[in-house]
Amino acid sequence: MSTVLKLTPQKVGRPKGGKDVAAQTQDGTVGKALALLDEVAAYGRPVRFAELLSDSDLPKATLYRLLQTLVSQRMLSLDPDTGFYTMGSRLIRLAHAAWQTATLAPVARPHLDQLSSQLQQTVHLAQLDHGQVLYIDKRNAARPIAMFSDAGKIGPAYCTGVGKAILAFVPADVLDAALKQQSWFRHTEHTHTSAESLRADLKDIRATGISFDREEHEPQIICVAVPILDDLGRPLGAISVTSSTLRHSLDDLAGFAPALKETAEAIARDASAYTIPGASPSGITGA
Amino acid sequence: MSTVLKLTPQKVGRPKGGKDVAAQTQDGTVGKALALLDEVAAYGRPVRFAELLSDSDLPKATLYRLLQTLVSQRMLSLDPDTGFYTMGSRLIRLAHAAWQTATLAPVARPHLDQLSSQLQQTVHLAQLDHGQVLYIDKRNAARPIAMFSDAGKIGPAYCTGVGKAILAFVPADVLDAALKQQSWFRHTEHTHTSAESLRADLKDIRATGISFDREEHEPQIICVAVPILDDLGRPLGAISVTSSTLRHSLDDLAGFAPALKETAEAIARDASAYTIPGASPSGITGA
DNA sequence: AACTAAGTTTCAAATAGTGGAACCTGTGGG
DNA sequence: CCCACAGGTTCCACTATTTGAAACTTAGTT
Repeated sequence: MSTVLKLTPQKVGRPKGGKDVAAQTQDGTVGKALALLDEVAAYGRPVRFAELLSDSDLPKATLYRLLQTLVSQRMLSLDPDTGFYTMGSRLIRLAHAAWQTATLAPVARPHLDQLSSQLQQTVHLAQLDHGQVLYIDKRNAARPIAMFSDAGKIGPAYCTGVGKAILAFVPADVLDAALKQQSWFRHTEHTHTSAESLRADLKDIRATGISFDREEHEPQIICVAVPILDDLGRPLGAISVTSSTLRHSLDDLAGFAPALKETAEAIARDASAYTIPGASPSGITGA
Repeated sequence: MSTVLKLTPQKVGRPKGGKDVAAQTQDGTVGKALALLDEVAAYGRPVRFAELLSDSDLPKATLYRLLQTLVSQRMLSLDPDTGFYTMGSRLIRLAHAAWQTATLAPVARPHLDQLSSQLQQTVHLAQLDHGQVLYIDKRNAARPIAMFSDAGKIGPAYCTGVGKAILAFVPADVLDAALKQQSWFRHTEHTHTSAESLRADLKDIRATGISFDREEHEPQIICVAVPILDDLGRPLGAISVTSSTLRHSLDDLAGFAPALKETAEAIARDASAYTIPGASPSGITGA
C-alpha cells in the first residue's frame, strides 16, 4: 500500500469553546461536506465511521448526517456490509469534466504525444494550484498512457522542475503567496530549504527559460522543465522531461530543452486559440 | 473544439410551480451545490452566471451564493476578468484519491499493461456506475486507433462490450434497475433497442463468459469483453479489447478471449487480496 | 445476563439558507 | 451627455435546515 499521507489536509480550525474566533470552517454545510470529503480522501483507504468521528471534531450526529448526504450524492460510497466509506464514483465523472475543460490537458495532449515519442522520454504536464504542483498529464515513452494515476497527483513546487519553471514566471504577489505555502522539507541534500535560495534559482530560470531539478526532490531523479507562457507572459503550466542520473547527465537533459520550448510554445498557441480572447485559458492558476 | 456534448446529463427534475412533488433536488444545500456542479460540468466549457441562471431554476441570489461557495471551495473556478465559471482544481485532486482507493484501477494496472503489450491491442477497464459504464482506465498499444476514450468517461451499458459483460453477471434486481436506466438509443443498425433483445444477448454472455460489441455503439468499432468476477461471482468490472472491422473480424477478437479471461481472473485475485475480507472491493457498483 | 463499542434516531434551539427587491456597475444608444 | 438596460452583487426579514446532547438500538464481549 502506498505511503499513507496523513497530513491533515485542511487544518479544520477548531476552537471548541473558543467563541467565534474568525473564518474557520467556512462556507456552511457545503464547506463542511467538502472538508469531510478531503478527510476521507486523506486516508487513502476505506474508513470507518468511528475513525472519522475521532479525527473530525464534528459531533456524532452531525457527522453521521453529513456522511449520509455525501453517500446519497455518490460523492462517497458506503459498503453496507462492512460500514467502510470510500470515495464515490461521481467524483471521477466530475473530474473528467474538470480535466477536459479547466486544464491544459486536452489542448496539450497531441503535443505531449509528439514530444514524448520524438525524445523517447517521459514527459509531464503540470499546473500550479495553491502553491503546489498539480500533475495534469503524463506521457511515458516506453509504457504509454496513464490518467488519474499520475494526473491529479500533487507535488511540491519548490523542488520540482515544473514547479520552479512556473514559479519563475508568476507575478510577484502570487510568488510571495506561493513561497509561504512551501514546506521547505529537505528531501535530498540538493533541496532548496529557503525562499532566498529558491529565489536565486528562479532568477536563473527566468533568464534562461529553463528549469532543472538537480535531484532536489528524489535522489537520482533529475528533470528539465520549461514553462508554458501565454501571450502576456503569464505561466499557464509547465512541461518537463524526467530521467535519472543513471541514464542522463544534466547536460544531456539540457539538450532536450529546445524541443521542450518548441512544444511549450505550440501548446500556448493552441491554448489561446481555444479560448475566448481575454479569458484566461485555464481555471487552474496560482492564488 | 471537440463536439460539445450538451445532453442534459442529469435531468434535473423541474416542477416549477408544482409544489413539493417528492424527492427532487434532495439533500439540502449540499445536494444543490453538487447538482450545480453537474450543471457546470455538463456545459463542457466555461459558463457565464446568466447562462446558469436561466438554465437553473434557483433564484438569482441563491445561485449567486452557491456559486460563491463553490468557488471559494475551489470546486469551481471563476475567471475574475471575464466572469466565466469552470470546473475547479480540487475536483482533480479528489478524483485522484477516488481513482486510487475506490476503483479497480490501481490493482488492475499492471495486468492491463501486461495484456496490452502481449496482445498489442487497446485495452479498457470499466465498472458499472448507476446503469452506465464508467471507464476507469485504458491502455493503448502501439498505434492509437482513432477513437476517443479516457478514464472518467462514461458510456452506455446496453451497447458496449464491457457494459454487457457486467450486466450479464449482475444480480437480478440490479439488472432490472439498470435496464430501466438505458436510453435504448439506436446508435447503429446493430444496437439493441429493447430490454428483451439485450436479455437474450446477456444469456449467451452468461453462458460463454464472453461479451461482444458487434458495432453496436459505433459503426466499424467492435470489441470483446469479459467480466471481472469476485469469489462470489459478482461482477467487479470488466475488461475489453477494442478494435475496428478494418483490422479484425469478430473471430479474430474471440481469439483474444482466453488472454482476457486470464487477466480478469488475475485482477480479481489481486483485488480480493487487497481488500479486507468481506468488504466489497470496490466502492463503485450498480445500484 | 450485564456490559461495551459502534452506529442510528430524536427533537427543541439556533443557525444558515432563501429569495424578492434594491442596488451597483459598465456598455450602448439616442 | 444622460438614460436604459443587461449582467452582477448585496440587503435583509422570513423560514427551512442544520445542529448536537442525549436517548436508543444493535452487535459483540466477558
